[in-house]
Amino acid sequence: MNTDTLYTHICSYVQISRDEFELFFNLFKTVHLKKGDFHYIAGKVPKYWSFTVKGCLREYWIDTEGNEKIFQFYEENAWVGQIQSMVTQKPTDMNLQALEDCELLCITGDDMCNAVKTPWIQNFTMHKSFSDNASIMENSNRIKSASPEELYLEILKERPSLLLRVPQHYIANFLGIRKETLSRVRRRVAHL
Amino acid sequence: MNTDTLYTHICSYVQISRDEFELFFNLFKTVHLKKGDFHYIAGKVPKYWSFTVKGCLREYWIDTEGNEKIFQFYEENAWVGQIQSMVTQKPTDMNLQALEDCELLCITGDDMCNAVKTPWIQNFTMHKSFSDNASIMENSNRIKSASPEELYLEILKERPSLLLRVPQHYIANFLGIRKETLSRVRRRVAHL
DNA sequence: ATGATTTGTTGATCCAAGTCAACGACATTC
DNA sequence: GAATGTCGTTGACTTGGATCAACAAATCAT
Repeated sequence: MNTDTLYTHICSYVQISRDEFELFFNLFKTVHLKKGDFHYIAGKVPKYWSFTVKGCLREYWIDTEGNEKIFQFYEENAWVGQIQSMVTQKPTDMNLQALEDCELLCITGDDMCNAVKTPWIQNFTMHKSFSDNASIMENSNRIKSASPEELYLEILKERPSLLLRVPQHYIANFLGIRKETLSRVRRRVAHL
Repeated sequence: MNTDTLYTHICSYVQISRDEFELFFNLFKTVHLKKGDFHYIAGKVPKYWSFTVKGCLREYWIDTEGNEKIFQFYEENAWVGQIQSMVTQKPTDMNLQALEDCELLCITGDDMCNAVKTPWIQNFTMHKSFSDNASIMENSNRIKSASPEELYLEILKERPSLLLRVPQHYIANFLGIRKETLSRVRRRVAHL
């Protein structure tokens, strides 16, 4: 596995030397998931905080009526994990499932809790958390205000790769619309 | 102003002594807002990160069609501010407006950036950011899945005080429904 | 290959919420 | 206290997306 990707990724948040990075990197282990496997499930505290090296995953929860609701998709170079749950030791209500065979770099909750004592790691974590925050907010806003067609055009523009690798009914679920509706929206959009 | 509230609030995230707190507290200044005043507006970088001592505020953005969309209400003991915007110096797209006369404790972006060099403050900020994250996620999930009636019952249960101090059409806006719909939902719920 | 399962499309119908409009109850201002 | 503005309610009508159902196409398992 090429460590450059993760190093570059972290450097986009904080300036660190290769040596500092290596110390942190040594805490990670590689985990392989088969398509359909779960990395964590609702009702438990996730073991790891993980960086997606290869593959695609969906994170979803089950609503009060028992329906799956997809919260997010993750592709290469995305971090996955329920930090809040790991820190507080309260079970998460999210499930993370591989949509393809995946390769993840994983660090345990305990190791991470120790690692954040290192100033640059705490700094990285904090800044990453700020930016996650901002993007969840944006996403939440978008979904609140947009029509199905706007949502589809948005995802088509922002995350075109998703549409190529994720089954359409999952996309529809993520956008909060029915698969039939997405199908019709796609037809309409294609005819423009 | 009684400093106990803020001290207690911070202690719910990190254990610190009164003296450590006082050092941090000295960086804050009190700001009074009149009903209708803006604390920050879209297109600029907010000056402050602020703790609500007294009053109620709404945070909203303007969507592509020019409609106000309320993202959140803040009451006593809530933190308000666009940290990500202050850290990156990119303008926010949120507006924060006082719905009543308000009293806020404010710290400037610069002072905050310095303050996070203090370990406990960085730690506090990080943990707070984690928990914000979790609650934004939860809120986003709820709105994505619930019917108007469920949304209303939820807010009635979780934040009853809001319904007493915030005009109903703002509540409707926040829930992503029309004021007429909220009015009908309320009547229906009341008749049960 | 063959049958089973998953995935995506299309049509018909229904309904919850949006839209438009009118009105009454208050508050605020001059 | 008349005038103006804000706020909430109600009614009539419209509509976008959900729902139900059938089917076609692609994928998977054995």
